[in-house]
Amino acid sequence: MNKTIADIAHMAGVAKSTVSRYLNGGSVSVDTKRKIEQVVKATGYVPNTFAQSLKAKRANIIGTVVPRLDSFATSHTLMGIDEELRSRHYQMLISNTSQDVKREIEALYDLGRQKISGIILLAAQITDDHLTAIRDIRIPVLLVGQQHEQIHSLIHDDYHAGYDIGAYVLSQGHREIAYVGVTEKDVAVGVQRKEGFKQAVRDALPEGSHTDDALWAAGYDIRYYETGFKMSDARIAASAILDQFKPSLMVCATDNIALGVINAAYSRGIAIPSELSVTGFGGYDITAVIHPALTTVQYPYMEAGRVAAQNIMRLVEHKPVEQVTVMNYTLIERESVDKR
Amino acid sequence: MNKTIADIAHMAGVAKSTVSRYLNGGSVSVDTKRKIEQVVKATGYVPNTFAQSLKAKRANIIGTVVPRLDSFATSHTLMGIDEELRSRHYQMLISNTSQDVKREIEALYDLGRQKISGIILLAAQITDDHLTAIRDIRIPVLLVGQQHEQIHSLIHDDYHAGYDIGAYVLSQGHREIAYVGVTEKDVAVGVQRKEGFKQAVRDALPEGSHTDDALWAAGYDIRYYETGFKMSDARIAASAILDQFKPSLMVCATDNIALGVINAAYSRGIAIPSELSVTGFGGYDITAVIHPALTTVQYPYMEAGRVAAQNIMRLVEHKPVEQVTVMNYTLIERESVDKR
DNA sequence: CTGAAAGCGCTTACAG
DNA sequence: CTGAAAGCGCTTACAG
Repeated sequence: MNKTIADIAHMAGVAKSTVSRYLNGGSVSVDTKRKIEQVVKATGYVPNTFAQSLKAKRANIIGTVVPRLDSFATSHTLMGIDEELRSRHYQMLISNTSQDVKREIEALYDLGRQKISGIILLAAQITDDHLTAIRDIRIPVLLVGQQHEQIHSLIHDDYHAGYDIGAYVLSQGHREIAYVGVTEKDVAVGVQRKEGFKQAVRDALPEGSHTDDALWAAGYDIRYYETGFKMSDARIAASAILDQFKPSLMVCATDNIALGVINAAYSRGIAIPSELSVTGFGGYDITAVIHPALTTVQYPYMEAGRVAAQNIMRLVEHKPVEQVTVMNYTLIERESVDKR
Repeated sequence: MNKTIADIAHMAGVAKSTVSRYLNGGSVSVDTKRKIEQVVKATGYVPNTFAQSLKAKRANIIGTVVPRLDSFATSHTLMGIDEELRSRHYQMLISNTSQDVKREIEALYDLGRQKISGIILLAAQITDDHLTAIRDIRIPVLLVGQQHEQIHSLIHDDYHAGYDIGAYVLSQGHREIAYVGVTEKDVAVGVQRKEGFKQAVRDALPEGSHTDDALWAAGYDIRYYETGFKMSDARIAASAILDQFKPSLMVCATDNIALGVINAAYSRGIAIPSELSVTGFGGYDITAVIHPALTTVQYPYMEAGRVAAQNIMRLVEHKPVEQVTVMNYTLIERESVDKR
């Protein structure tokens, strides 16, 4: 049913190679150009992409491997990638792994055999299996959201964001603080944000007084907890924390966790921010609309996606790319933190 | 660098066709099977998908065209589609159009030339251009979220959901109601939900008393408004409404609109639900976590995605599919509606 | 069970 | 500028 280049050539009375040249902007006389143009328009001919890719050995496609689709961070990063890729006539292929590490590895191999040009990987952690897969498939890979010495990476500045949040809440007079974090397996979210925060605490004290005892003597009571990424997990965790500790503020490692904490507080009749202040990380849309609006760190996910796309394109074209690109962030002071 | 089937054949001392047969489960003697198996394993050979697809004329890919990525409805529908497709060894290709109708048409043609097996289209409205494109590309298309006589469709039961919301809020004693809807160009969200609601109002009155005057005489004051899909638009619209009308309840055509309304109410110091009740449509995760939790209609987006995938597969296989599949919904009574 | 050959629809040197 | 031919890496009748 569908016309092939041979049909077009025949109908226009020229050779296939001439049609191909016309299609790809090679030199063709005005006359033949016109003839072919007519036939192409009349038949609505479009080249078969498989045949094209079979010749090219590589398709104009960038694959993305994402742990989930229903996340503000992921969807906005994808939108940025898509936008940038589209402007370069590349396509974005999304492979969702539902937070299953095995499927991440599979996805890598899967994309590998599809001869795509490059891969953008949004992963929470990099295992040896990831490294092996990346080596095996011989396709440029850019890691987004995490940093790894062996892979080109693009990250948000989690450490300094954590530091700024810490410095800010301390400046507001908070001394009894629960830090609600996540697993340290996720270095960006679980380690960097927390370490930045800790450093801010240290810097708030005179040198040499960083021991637990010294902190305590200075009136600080800062405790660290761990929960999952889901709001429901955070709600339960927050409730458990509040059973044993009455902090004036909870620093949450993600906006989702903050949302869970706020919900737990409401359920217990704890007013925010007057009785309990809360902060997040992320800058999800919803955090601006809830009441009270959440004080948080806003990451430029969409912009990160654009830059990621630019970087992977450079990698594909064998142009130099910085080993690690660091994005900016913005501390957004809203209503969820009270002065003490 | 990458091995081809010819390499494998050569290394195993057999013909290409035999290797192909081995790969595709054709009849091969145990002996040759073992030989080929060894070589394949040793070389890590994987067939070139382009060459395969070039022969097959069609790839095991289902394309999806979505208006946006950062929406609960879209992402959950996609997750359902992906899950189902994966179990059938099909791949999902996502084309995001950023709510640009022109790009929807382009995406259709784009997917058409990629020889994918089928397309799942999430569109707010179907224009003649859509119809033309769908006819031109000669690939099965399933419409999700909207209904169209000329296209196989899968919809949520917006009309009855609207009816149930209407019946429910009336049963709670509300008589002064602002219905905050969206453009009627979006038939599912803009028309069906509203019409269902209107019918519930009619059914609450004795027959024959459906005129505006009769409504008024019976103590009802129901006004209809229109806004956009974004929370920020809804917030502004809600504020404007509240300037001129003090309803006891606002029925919002989507959860996002409800979120905007709630935000506007807070800004004006209006307590929810005691001073103003609110309802939504959708059942987004966040509506359960905010305070007060939102009374809304929950649509099974993920399940809808799964069914959509099943239907498009049947279409691809030329099996019969109902012209329109209707999904269920659940009215979730939470805290945002007060009794009057 | 196995192999040689043709063909899927393109593109790309190579001649002319 | 234009065409004939080879080749990209598979699969699939067709013989044997």
